[in-house]
Formats: sequence, structure tokens, C-alpha cells
Amino acid sequence: MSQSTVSLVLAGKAEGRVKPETGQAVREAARRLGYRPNPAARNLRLGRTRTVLLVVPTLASPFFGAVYTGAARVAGERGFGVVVHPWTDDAAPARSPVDIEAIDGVLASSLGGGVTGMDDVPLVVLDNDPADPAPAVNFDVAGGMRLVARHLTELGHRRIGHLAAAVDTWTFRVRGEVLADAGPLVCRGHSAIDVAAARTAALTLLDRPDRPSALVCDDDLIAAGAYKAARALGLDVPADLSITGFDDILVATALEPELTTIRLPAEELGARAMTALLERLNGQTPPDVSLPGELIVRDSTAPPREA
Amino acid sequence: MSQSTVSLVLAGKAEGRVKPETGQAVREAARRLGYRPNPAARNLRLGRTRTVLLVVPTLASPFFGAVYTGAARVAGERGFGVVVHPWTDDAAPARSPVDIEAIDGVLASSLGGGVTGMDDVPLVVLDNDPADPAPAVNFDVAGGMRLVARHLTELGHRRIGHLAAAVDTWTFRVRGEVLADAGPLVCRGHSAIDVAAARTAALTLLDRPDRPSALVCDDDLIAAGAYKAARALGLDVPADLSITGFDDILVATALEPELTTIRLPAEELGARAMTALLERLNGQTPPDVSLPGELIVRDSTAPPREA
DNA sequence: AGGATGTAGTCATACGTATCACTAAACGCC
DNA sequence: GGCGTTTAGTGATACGTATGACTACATCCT
Repeated sequence: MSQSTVSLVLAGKAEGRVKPETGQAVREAARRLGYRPNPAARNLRLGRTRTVLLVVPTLASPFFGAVYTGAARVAGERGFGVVVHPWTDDAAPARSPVDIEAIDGVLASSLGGGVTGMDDVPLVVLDNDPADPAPAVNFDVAGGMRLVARHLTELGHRRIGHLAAAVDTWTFRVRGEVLADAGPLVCRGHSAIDVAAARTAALTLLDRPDRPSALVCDDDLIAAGAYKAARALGLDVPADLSITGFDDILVATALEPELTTIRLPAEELGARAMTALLERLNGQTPPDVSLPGELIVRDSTAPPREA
Repeated sequence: MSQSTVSLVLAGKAEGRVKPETGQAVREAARRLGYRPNPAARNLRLGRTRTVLLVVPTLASPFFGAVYTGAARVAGERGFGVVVHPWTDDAAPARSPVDIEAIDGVLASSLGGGVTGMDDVPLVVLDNDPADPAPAVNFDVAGGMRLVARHLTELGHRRIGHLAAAVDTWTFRVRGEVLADAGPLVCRGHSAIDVAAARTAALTLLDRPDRPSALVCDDDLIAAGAYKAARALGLDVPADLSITGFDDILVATALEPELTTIRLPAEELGARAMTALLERLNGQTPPDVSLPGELIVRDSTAPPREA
């Protein structure tokens, strides 16, 4: 029996071309000899790998774990595999992953900044500025932030502070713009996405005469820092200070009191993005997607004391 | 100029074999035509990919992000790439990643349970039972747990409870054994690695006549659940109840009061494991490694009230 | 009986790269 | 001026797979 026969059997294309007992013999022999097909050869022959690359800014955040989960589920259903490659601007590897891994397409988060050196590769960008030409799958960040603003104003807050992330990407820019439009914003601070940095930034916001009665944070981690600042100043959350986050990651419920935040359907984002990418690989041009966030009211928001 | 010349130039092996100006011309043309070398073909020809696969149980935990960072740093220094593939028993993909991706070796965490279907592939296992024959790079979990036990007994605790992870792997088994040997253990509960589950488990441990004065948790997330239980029962941490964690992940400092825990050098674990794997790929047989943890005393532990 | 159809399988080829073996010219050297 | 040596480059081949074209044989139909 020739190599072609083996190939047919092992690729599952033996239907009607190979006698069932021959097929069995092949499989048996393959097992006995510990044969493993060579992925590199297959990839070369087929000109595609049925693998897509997920590029994320970091693996230190469980948020992207959820994105992966959704993406991998959809990919798996269609027989595709997913590999992950973290990539930040400053820690960019010498050569782009695309030049190293053999992949069919890329799912990239824009949060890491410039996703470059990936021209000519089918690409879908997560959380990208809609103005960008690349096909995008986004959260409706603006809608989410409006929910926060409305929630706080309905509670009676008239002096809202904004603890923004010191990151210049679309997702975060939008947060600031919406809040400026929609709510009685009295002050704004900027912080790295990091508990300690956020604590410091929050302290300067809170240590002023017209102290805000509510602090809107761009991110749950930043909110964790705000908690610490409040504690340091002897402020009770939520009686003296309401705090909101964004993302609904794990720490949101680990905090005490539990954090009111916007839940972003990260897993669905991954799933929709993968769907879009696979459509692109089929030559279609999927429409952009915008996923709404959900306001999760927990215990960190309450009417202001004076109300 | 022939294809071989191009190959020489682009592989950087043109030294003394190609006239510098020809090399320049090649590079120029490659850039102009947007030429990208085909990784699949290279992999096939060379019989290796200079890529290793990191298999982790989940991407939802930042812990493995740190492992990745360390591993990727070492790999990068030696010209290797790293690709991540989450893998849990229950969500195991139909075919093992090894059959799909073209890789030279595997770095696997044992936490996901059976890492199977990877025979004949150079393998290094993280956090594996030292009794296992596979080359392993471990934390000195036993030593870490002894530090916790000593810290609490030195503070004067005589009634220690153990909130264990309901996971049957070496890492967690060891924690239980050490604690039983080294400290005045009075009760033990089991919980999934999850805040809500841990809260429930902690409540049953704390709601008993001989309530422990300290709760040793197998994991920082479980500790977060213990905080919640304490709060629910009106117990002050640390005055009424000392709590310790394990890992020193982000939530450890997000909690209030900040958590006393064992810091595991996750990044170094990744780095050492990658070093070992690359040595294996060179035909050497690296020794097993055991990395000590560090006791980080924060504000969640104090002498018991009666002391 | 003889062409048509079906069954079971083989052969040759191409994917794009890296490398070993080889050549052609130029140069030095006594 | 013949011979070794260096320089600059070309040619052929192999890696392991998937697949379209082909073959050999058996069976069926009229």
C-alpha cells in the first residue's frame, strides 16, 4: 500500500476509495509505529494551517482569557485551532509573530497599540476605533458609559469625578468623551491600569474642597485603587463615595463592598470576532459588530450623603 | 540571481558567499515585492520550528500570564517563539495541539490534569509531582506552606483551619500534608478555586464552636472568599480572624486588608522551565528544579485576640 | 461479447525553503 | 603559464503531505 493510500485513510477521505479492511490495517500500522503526521508538511501542501493567531496586549488579565474562550469555541466548531501571542508595543518581539507561525489569519486586540507588520494577512481587530478601515468587533463602550452616567445621576449625584486610564486608545478616549457629555463631571485624573497607581491618582482627586461624591473609573482595577484611596481618607464606600468600574473582572466581586460596574461580554466578543474572521477567510466581508455592555449594580454605589 | 542566493541573504548566511551589493539588491527587491518567507516551508525543510508550545489549564488566571512572560523572555533570547494553548481535561480539544501545531517541544502545566497524547515530544512539566518521570520544574510548595504555618504559630495561633482547593493535584495535596504535620490544625474545608464557592466553604468552617483563629487558604482567590465569609459573620480581619493566601496574585493587594500570602516566583518558574526545555532540545537532560516561595506579610494576619 | 460503470489503489507532482555539491571567473604565486 | 585559492554564485535535491490523473481488475447491462 502506498503513501497516497495512507494519506487518504488518515485524512478521513477514504470513503469509497479504500477498502474498509485496508483502512483498518493502515490505522493499525500507524498506531503501532507511533506515526504522527507532520503538520509542517501538511501546512505547506495545503497552503493553509487551519490555525488563527490571537494577539493580545497581555496575558496578565483574565479579560483576555474570556476573549480566548469565546474565540476558541467558535474556531473549534469549524475545525480551527487558536494560538495566543501576547504583544505590547514596548515588548514587541524582533519579528512579528506572523513571520514565525504559520497561520491563516489574525485576531488582534488594538489595546496593545499598533498592530503592525501584518499586512496581507486576513485580520479582524477587537475593540478598534470604528474609524479604522480594518473589520472590527467592538464593545459599545459609549453605551456602557452612558449607563453608568445615568445610574449615578438618577441616584442624585451632582459632582462626579472621572478616574481615567492613562492609555490613548479608542476604548478609553470614548469613555472620557461620553462622560463629559452625559454627566456633571467636575474633575478628572489619569492613572496607569494598576492598583497602586490608581490609588495615588484617586487620592489627588479626593483631596480637594469640592470633592466628588462619585468616582467613575475606566477599569475595575483602577476602581480597586480608588477603594484604597477612600479607605486611606476614612471615606465610607458607598455612603461617602460611590465608585464604579468597567469590565466586571474577578476583582469586582472580590472587593468589599462589591463593585458596581459595566459587564462586558468578553467571551461573546471573542466568539463574534472569530466568526467574523472565519467569514473573512471564506472571502466574505462581515459587517462590523458592536456589543452592548450591561450595568451590574452592586454595593459600591448609593445616593450621595447630602441627597 | 537564483532562489538559493535569495535564501542565503534572507537567512543572514550571506557572509562571504554573496557580494554585499547583491545582498542589498535582494533585500530591496524582497521589500518592494512584499515577500514574506513561508514558515510552513521553512519548518518542513529544517525539521524544526524554533517554536515551543505552552500548555496551561486556563487563561483566566493572571498567574499563567506571568509564567508565560518568563518563558517567553528566555525563549526570545535563544531565538525561539512561544505559543500558548489552554487545555483542561473537560474542555480538551478533539486532537491534541501537538498534532496541529508544528512545534519543537512542550512546556505543560500539570494543573490541567493529564497531559496526554504528547509522547515522543520533548516535554517539561510545570508544577508536577516530583515522583513523575517527566523532567519537572516546581515550586517548593511544601517549604512555602511551612513558612505560613510557622508565621501563624509564632503569632500565637493554636487553632488553625485549612480552606483547601478541591483539586486533586500534587501542588494542593502537598499543602494539606504539610499543614497537617506542621501546625495545630483543627478543621479543614474544601472549595473550588472560586470566590463564591470559597465563601460558602469558609462559612461552614467559621460557624462552629471551636472556631479557628486563623484560616490558611490554598489560593488567593479562596482567601478572597474567606474575607467575604468573615465579613458576613461580623468578624474583623485580622483581629478576630487571620487569613493567609497562596500565590500573591493581583487580588492579594486589592483586598482590604491586604493579604498575607506566599509569593510564588511565577515568572522565574516560566523562565527556568523554558531553560530546561531548551536544554532538552539540545539533547541534554536538565536537573529538576524547585523554586522557593516567599512569605509576604501584609495586614491580614495578627496575633489571635485571646493571646 | 463488449462497452460502461464501479472499486481499490498507485503514481507523479507540487507546495517553498535550506543546503550540499558544483562551476566559473578572477587572482596570486613561484 | 599552470596550479591552488578565493569570491560569487548556480543547480539539484529533499523535507512529508495531498491530490488529480491514471491503471487494473471486476461487475453489470443489453
